[in-house]
Amino acid sequence: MKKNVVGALFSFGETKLFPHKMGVRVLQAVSIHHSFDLFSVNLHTSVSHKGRSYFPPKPIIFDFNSINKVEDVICIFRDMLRRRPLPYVIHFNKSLTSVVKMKQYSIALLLFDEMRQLGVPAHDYTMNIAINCYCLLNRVDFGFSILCNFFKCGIQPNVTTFNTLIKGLFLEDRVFEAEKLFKKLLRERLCEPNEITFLIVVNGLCKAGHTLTAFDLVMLLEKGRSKPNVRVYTTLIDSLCKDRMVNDALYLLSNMIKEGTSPDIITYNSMIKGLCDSGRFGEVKDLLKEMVTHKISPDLFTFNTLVDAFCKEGRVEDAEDMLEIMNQRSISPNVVTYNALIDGYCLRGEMDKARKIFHTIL
DNA sequence: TTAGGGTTAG
Repeated sequence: MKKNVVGALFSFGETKLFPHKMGVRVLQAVSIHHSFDLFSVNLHTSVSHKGRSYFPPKPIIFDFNSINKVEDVICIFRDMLRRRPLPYVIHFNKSLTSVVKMKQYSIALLLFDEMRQLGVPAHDYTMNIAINCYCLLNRVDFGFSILCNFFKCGIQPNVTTFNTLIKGLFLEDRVFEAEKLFKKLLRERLCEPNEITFLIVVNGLCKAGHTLTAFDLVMLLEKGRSKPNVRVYTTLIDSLCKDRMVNDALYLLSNMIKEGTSPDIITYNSMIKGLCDSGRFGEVKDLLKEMVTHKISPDLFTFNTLVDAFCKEGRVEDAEDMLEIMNQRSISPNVVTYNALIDGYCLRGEMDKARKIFHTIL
């Protein structure tokens, strides 16, 4: 891919690159008191490389998954930035990912900014994380600005970069632009799309109400080299069901099996929901039997769907039976189960029973 | 497992 071509392609004018700086002063308030014992550091031994003594970065063995406070990650991150030589970029990426998992996207972007200012070399994974943060903040245009930075740094964007940007466009309801970028990706071979690309596009189209366009795409994929996976089929089946095209969803379910893709619990849950919403309880029963033959057990989602459907039909006794089966299978009801039951009793005017369930939750 | 992914109520 040529830099000038893509530069022209993704030019979004004079966009400010770091809008997250504005109004965010959280980091400055965070205490930087943090001890080194958080790290498990190996001995810092010198090695010889091309006749010169070289001190490799101290390996940091740190489990960011065990940290649940963003302030702690920030402290570790800043400590890493102070180290010389700098730790490997993988550790910075891991810390940024942990901040993203805490949904602190603006903070992740501020840390990304600090990395750049302190001279941590640019890295494709890091920039993809930053693009994703902008997308999740509904600022995909700033994500495209980062894309321009890829080229400035001489780094090639990869399929994740484009997947993230396409998802970002869909998140902002910019369906036409998302489709355009996807098509450009294919036409100009900017990168090889993968199964996540197809899922993002199918999901984006479905959520935007373009289920039939997504259907056509899946049919096209079936004929090509990249077969749709179970998630793609499930997304489409779910959307067809929500659009009341239950027969088409059933067709797709049988088609995916014919094509060699096995449905999973989420596929069945989506289909069961669709049948329930259409009052086709007989077929729900058939599907539950089919699940048994495929060795797939109903889960909390399945039972919640059934409980809700029975309650809406005024069949609260059947819903209570579901709770009994759940109990036998050691599946604990959750707030969704109880809400559906309370709703069911309220619909029948049985307020005492509804109140009784409400008090069992408290 | 260093980045991007599909389901239940209201």
